[in-house]
Amino acid sequence: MPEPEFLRFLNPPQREAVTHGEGPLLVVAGAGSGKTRVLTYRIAYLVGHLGIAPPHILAVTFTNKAAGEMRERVRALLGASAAALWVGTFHSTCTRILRKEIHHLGYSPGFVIYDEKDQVGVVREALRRSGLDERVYAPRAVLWHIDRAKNEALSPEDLAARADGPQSAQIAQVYAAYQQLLRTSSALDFGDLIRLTVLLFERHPRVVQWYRERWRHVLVDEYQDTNTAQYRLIRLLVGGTSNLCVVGDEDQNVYSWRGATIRNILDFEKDFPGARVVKLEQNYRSTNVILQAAGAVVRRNRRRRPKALWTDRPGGDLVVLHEARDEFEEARFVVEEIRRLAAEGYRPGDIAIFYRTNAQSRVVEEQLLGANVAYTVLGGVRFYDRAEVKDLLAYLRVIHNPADAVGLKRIINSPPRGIGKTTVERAETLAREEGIPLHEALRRFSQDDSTLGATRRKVGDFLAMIERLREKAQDGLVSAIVQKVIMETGYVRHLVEEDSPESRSRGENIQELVTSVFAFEESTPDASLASYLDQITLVSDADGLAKTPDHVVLMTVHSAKGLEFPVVFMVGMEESLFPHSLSLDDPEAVEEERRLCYVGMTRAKNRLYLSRAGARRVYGSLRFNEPSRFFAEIPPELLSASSPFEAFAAPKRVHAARRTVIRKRAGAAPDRRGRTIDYSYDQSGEHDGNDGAPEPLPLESGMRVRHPNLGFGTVDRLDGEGARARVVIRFERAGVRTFMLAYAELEIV
DNA sequence: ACGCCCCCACTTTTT
DNA sequence: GTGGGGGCGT
Repeated sequence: MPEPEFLRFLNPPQREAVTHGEGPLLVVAGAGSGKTRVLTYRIAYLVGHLGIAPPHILAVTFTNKAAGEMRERVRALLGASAAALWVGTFHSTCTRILRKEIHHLGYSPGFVIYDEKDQVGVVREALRRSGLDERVYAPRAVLWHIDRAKNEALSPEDLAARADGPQSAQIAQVYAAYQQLLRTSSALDFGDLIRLTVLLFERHPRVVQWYRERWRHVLVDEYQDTNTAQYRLIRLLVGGTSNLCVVGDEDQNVYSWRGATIRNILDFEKDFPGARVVKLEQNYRSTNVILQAAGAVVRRNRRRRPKALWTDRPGGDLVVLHEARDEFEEARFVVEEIRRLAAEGYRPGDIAIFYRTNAQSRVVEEQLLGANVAYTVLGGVRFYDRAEVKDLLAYLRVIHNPADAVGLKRIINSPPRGIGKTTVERAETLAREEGIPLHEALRRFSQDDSTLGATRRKVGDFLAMIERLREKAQDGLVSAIVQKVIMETGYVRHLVEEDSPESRSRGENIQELVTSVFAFEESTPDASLASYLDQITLVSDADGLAKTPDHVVLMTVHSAKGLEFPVVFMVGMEESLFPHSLSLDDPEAVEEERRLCYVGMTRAKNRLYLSRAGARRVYGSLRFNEPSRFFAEIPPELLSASSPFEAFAAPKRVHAARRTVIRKRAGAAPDRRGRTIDYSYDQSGEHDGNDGAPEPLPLESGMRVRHPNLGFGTVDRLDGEGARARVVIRFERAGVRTFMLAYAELEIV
């Protein structure tokens, strides 16, 4: 067969990867080196040249966006036959497998998928059942341990066997109780989707055999982000043939907190003997300046293979460094630059603004709004996280799977129908004692004479309503079911009766949900309640973002991975923000921050701006962060400073600062959320509202103090005298100094 | 059972 | 600066 025409568009290493035949293949793909092109062309090559039928190919990605893009690009190469190809995320792929096979593990195929918030609720209940105090075992911390175990495909028993003390044994026990709860609820969490698929394949050789025969070639994108469970899954899937092609770049591993381990990519040749390794080092995206700057940063890391990324785009504009007084001026600078760029011919859609944490988007948004620049924010507060949306979705979940205890608890009294905490608690106790799902316990209440008449009736009515909806859902469209739910539950009626600005906005969100259901039905041929529920839990808001050429895009650096923009702004380049304060103590974590910085920088094609604010408000108190260490790692000749570097290195003057106590005061104006608070200054911390002059602050420079958020620090100086003095506190962590104005209550130690 | 209010923890990143 | 959970009073 003649070589396909499209190979002409590839450079030699790309071509080598694309035309590799059987056996393991690792493609080390530097940023912007055309890895998606290699993956898609390779699929086209397998199909068109090696005669592999599309159903025999599995391509796995991490995000739905990446999956969608790959499917699109393969379709462009192969046409209609591409439809038979299975391209999906790890989680969606496992969901589809489990929907078919999970009965082998004794679960119901109608399982629901719990998100992180649902998980916290389950951990709470598991703690209660284990007789542990939430205040000692923080639910989120326990969940972190459970998730970590799941990322390594460890069962509760495995974790118990590894326990090295009473506390870890307790956690293993909570994990067991947690798992029990999930099972009675017919629910799986994200970690289970992978872990149980691994378990299924390990325990049922005939099942895994079926999938091995089905998928004779497996391709994995972003291999550096795989965790141990995913690694084991891949091994099981490819079996002895090892027709496996993985693409990745250890410099872009930014998900180790989710269990991703660089080990998988670094040890690929050991894991899959005889593997061919191809390095893609030519970057087609960025100017040489940007590439050099980003490379200089990531080069500081120890755990990586040396790389020589190069581009034939010489020179380029210098990386712009901007030091602003505070976050407002920083945002204003960005907006002004965007305007200037417009004059140069850049469109808003060419421009992206990255930040480390979602909370940072707000200031930028305000400035963009003020300047009338259209923008889109990716991620952040998710639509599906809104209370009213979650309520309606919980109805759908319970209709689909009545055993779903988390969903049931959520909706049982929403809108209020007179079923209170006591009743739910009693039902939970009964459920635990009898080992039955919560809805079974409730059913007994509704039938049991020992239950109070009124409660019996209310619970009975509620269950009957769910049952009615369930019947209607059997053969209805999802949109019809949603509308039935809205009608039958009186959810919207309740909001209308409330008639507050808040309830109106909730009504709008519900309307939006209904609209999104219609959109889902239009775009999905086999739309069903189950597939809709899977979709919304497995798809993030960012995935659904339509391309909007006239909008500037705002997102975290994490969600920027895999994207590219002609112009990139990275804001908040400050110590303890980027690298983040939670990473400072751990050198490995700092290396991850550095990789994240590298990922952000290499998204830029033509222009890159890095900025920081000398002062910034964090949780309501003012902080002065030093410039990010990543600044200093960029060779100066690649930089153009748009403001004097020293100007804001340390606070010269600070504005207001006293010991602050927040108290409610009658008659104060309500805030946006309807709360009446009044900021009153009082150094005693006891009481305000008196008319006498406040006493002088009992502070001197050099004194050790404790701040509720930042921990121990030292009084750097006091500006001014008496109670009007401004107090600057210096905090130090892992060699990083943070200054802040003492706004919160300080304790002298 | 309900609603108001206080207090706390949260915010690093997401399938 | 914000959302949620728990406590308290009705």
